[in-house]
Amino acid sequence: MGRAPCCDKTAVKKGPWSTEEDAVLKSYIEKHGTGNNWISLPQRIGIKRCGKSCRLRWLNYLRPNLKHGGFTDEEDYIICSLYITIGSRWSIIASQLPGRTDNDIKNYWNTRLKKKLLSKQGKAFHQQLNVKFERGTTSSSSSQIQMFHDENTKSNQTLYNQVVDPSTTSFAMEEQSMIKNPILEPFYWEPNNVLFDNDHDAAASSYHHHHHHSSPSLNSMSSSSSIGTNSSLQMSHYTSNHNDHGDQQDMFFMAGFENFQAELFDEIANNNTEEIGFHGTEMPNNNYLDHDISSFIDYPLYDNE
DNA sequence: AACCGACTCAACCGCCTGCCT
DNA sequence: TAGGCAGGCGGTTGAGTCGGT
Repeated sequence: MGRAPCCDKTAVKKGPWSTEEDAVLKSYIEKHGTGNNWISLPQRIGIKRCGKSCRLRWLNYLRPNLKHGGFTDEEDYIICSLYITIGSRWSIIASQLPGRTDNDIKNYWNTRLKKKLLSKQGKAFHQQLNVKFERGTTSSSSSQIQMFHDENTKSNQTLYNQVVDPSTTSFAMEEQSMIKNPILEPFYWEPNNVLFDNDHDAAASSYHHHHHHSSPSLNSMSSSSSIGTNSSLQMSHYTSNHNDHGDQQDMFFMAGFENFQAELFDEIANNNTEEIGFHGTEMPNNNYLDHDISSFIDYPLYDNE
């Protein structure tokens, strides 16, 4: 049983690419293209690599106009906004960031940006809420977080405004619209078909039928434990009474944002804070929920230091 | 200088989907 | 219509690097 491998794994080289291999692959593709067949490409150019490996090397490293590292605040902003909205669909997010690869963005999110957000949210959570919690079991933490959530809608709105309101950032209007249009439109223009059903499988299935050129993996998304991966599915709770596209867009984003934020808090409440960047902060490891905390107010997404 | 843990990121793995026959 | 194949994708891994002790 099991799936047949795409190539003879014993006959191909694995691991880091040499400069010679890079040169051969790059030069061939620049002259001849991929020939629409990655699997046979290694044979054609005489390197002992899996076709998929060639494809990845080209897409993530060799192709022209790629940027590596040094993500700007604007790029952070786009990544966060889209992640909140559509979850870990890295290829779609990458398509909004010229020169960036899905792999780069995924790595950046997992290693830095998520921690950055968690850290900020955690600090704000600690400093600015006035709901006094007794630290309970792990299972009760979520309901405590939910309590906090229910009582702080206004505060959520403040944070939401920071994310979606261009006037609060240096982000240009046209770039804002770049975020909103291509990705979100399907959800607005087909409201009767997409994500209006609380049955998540049906919603996901509907998404597949109508948007198969986007990411194919909403089903796997919904079973993932990653932060925010169910965000899009939350739309069903918010859009039913909104016919105006702008309202739907905002409510959709808001729903995703709230879900994202809830999961951030959940991580903060349940995880070892050492893991998420609270080193040296004022947050105690074991009893931080016992502190007086005021309402969750304005808190910048970025360090501009 | 040596050790060690944390971090980064290139690369791999395996699943899903669409296309072709 | 079913099955096989290749492309595309997201999750994960592990070697290399960095920074602290």
